[in-house]
Amino acid sequence: MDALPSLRQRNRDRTRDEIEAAAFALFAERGFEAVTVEQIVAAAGVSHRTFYRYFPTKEDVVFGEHGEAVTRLRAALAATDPAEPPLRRVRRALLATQQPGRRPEREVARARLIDASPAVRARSTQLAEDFEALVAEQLAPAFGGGEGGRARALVVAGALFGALRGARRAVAVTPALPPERAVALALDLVEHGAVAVSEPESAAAGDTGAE
Amino acid sequence: MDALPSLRQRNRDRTRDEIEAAAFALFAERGFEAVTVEQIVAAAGVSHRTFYRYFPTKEDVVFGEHGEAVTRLRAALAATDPAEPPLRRVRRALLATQQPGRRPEREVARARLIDASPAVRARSTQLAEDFEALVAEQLAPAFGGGEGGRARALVVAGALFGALRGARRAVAVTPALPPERAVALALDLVEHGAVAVSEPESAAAGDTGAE
DNA sequence: TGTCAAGATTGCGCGTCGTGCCAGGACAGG
DNA sequence: CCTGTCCTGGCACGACGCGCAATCTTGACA
Repeated sequence: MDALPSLRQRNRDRTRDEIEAAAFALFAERGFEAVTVEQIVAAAGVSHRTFYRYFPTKEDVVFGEHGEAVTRLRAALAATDPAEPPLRRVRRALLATQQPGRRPEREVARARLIDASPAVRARSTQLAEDFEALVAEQLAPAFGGGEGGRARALVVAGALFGALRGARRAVAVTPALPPERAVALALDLVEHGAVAVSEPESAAAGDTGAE
Repeated sequence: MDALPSLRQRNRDRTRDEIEAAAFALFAERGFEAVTVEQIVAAAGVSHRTFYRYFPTKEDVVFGEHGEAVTRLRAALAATDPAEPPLRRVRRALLATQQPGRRPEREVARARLIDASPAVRARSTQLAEDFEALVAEQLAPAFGGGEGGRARALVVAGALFGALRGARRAVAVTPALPPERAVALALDLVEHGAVAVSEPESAAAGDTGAE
C-alpha cells in the first residue's frame, strides 16, 4: 500500500514534518500565542506561503493529520462487532484509534498546548465535530432510527465528547489522575449517568475491569 | 440599583444596541462570514475603533452580555435549595437563567448563526467554558470533594454542556423537536446515562436489557 | 454659570492571519 | 532530452484586533 513513497511524496512528508518540528519547538519555549507563523517558517526554512499549503491555520499545526484520524475512526467503528451494544462499540473504536500515537513527545506537547491556549482548544473542539458526527451517525439506528433516533444520537455524541474534553481538563488539573482512568470515567458517565461516577471505586472499577 | 441610568450609561447602552442591531440585520441577509466589521460600523454610524471597545471580537456581537449571563447563572446556582441533589440544582439553575430572554428575535437569530458559522460556534463553546467552570465548581463537593471530586465534576460538567450543544444541533436538524424537549433529553442523559434516552418515554427502568 | 477632570469617540498606524495569483524550479514519464 | 505536472516562492491584498494620542462630551463642583 505504502510501498512506493515516490520521492515527491517523501519530500512532502519531510517538509511537513520540519514545519511541525520547528513549530513545536517554538511553542514549547514561548507558548502558542507568542509565536508567529513568520517565525515558524523562518525556523523551518520554508516560505510563508508554503506553510499554509500544508496547514489551513496556525492552530492546525498542533494537530497532526486530522483527515487521517477521521478515516481511522471510521474504519475502527466499522471493524467493531455489530452484536455488541452500540456505545460499547464506540468505546472500543475510540480506545483503538487514540491508542498508538507514533510521536509520544508531540502528544504530551499537544495536550499541554490545548490546555494552555484558548485558540488551540477552540480549534480542537472544532475538529472534534467531525468525530462527533461519525459517532452520531453510528449511534442513530441504535436509538430507534428516524428523526428521533438521530436527535438522541446527536445528544449522546455531544455528551460523549464533552465528557472527554472534561476528562482532558481533569487530567491537566490533577497530576495524579492517569489519562486512561479519566477517559474511562467519561465513557462510564455517558453510559450509566452521573451516578456511575459518583462513587469513587465500587461500580466504576467493576465496569472498567471487564474491559 | 438601576434607578439612575446616568445619561452616560444610557448613551453607552444605546450605542451598544445600535451596533448589535446593525450587525444582526447584516448577518441575517448575508451570513456571518460575509459581513465585515467595517460594514457593521458603517451601518451603525460609529467608528471601527468603537466597535472593539464594546465587543472583544466580531463573534462576540452575536452573544449579548456574556459577563452578565455568567453572573446570572452564578446567582441562580446560589439560589437553589442545598437539600436537593446537586445535578437537580444545576438543572433548575440552567432552566431558570436561559428562560426569559428579553429579545426573542435575536435569540432565534443567534441560534441560526451558531448553527451556520463554525467561527461563531467555536466562540460559543469558548464562552460556555465559563459556565462549565461554574457548574464544575458547584458539583465538586457532591462527588466527594478533593482532587477526585473535582476531576469527576469536570467530566460531568463537560458532558452536560456537550450534551446541550448536541441538543442544539438536534433542534437545528429536527424541526419537529421542541427545544425544551431537547434540553430535557440532554439533562436526563447526564443524570441517568444513555439508557435513559434509549427508550422514547419510559424512565430508567432496566439497565442491561436495552443495552 | 464657568471650569475642569473623567470618560467616550475617533483616526492613524501597526502587526498578524490567511488567500489569490503568477512565475520559476523540481520531479515523473516518454 | 523534453514535456506536462507538481511544488515552491514572492508579491500584494483584505480582514481582524490593538496601542496611542487627539478631540469632544458628560458630570461634578465652585
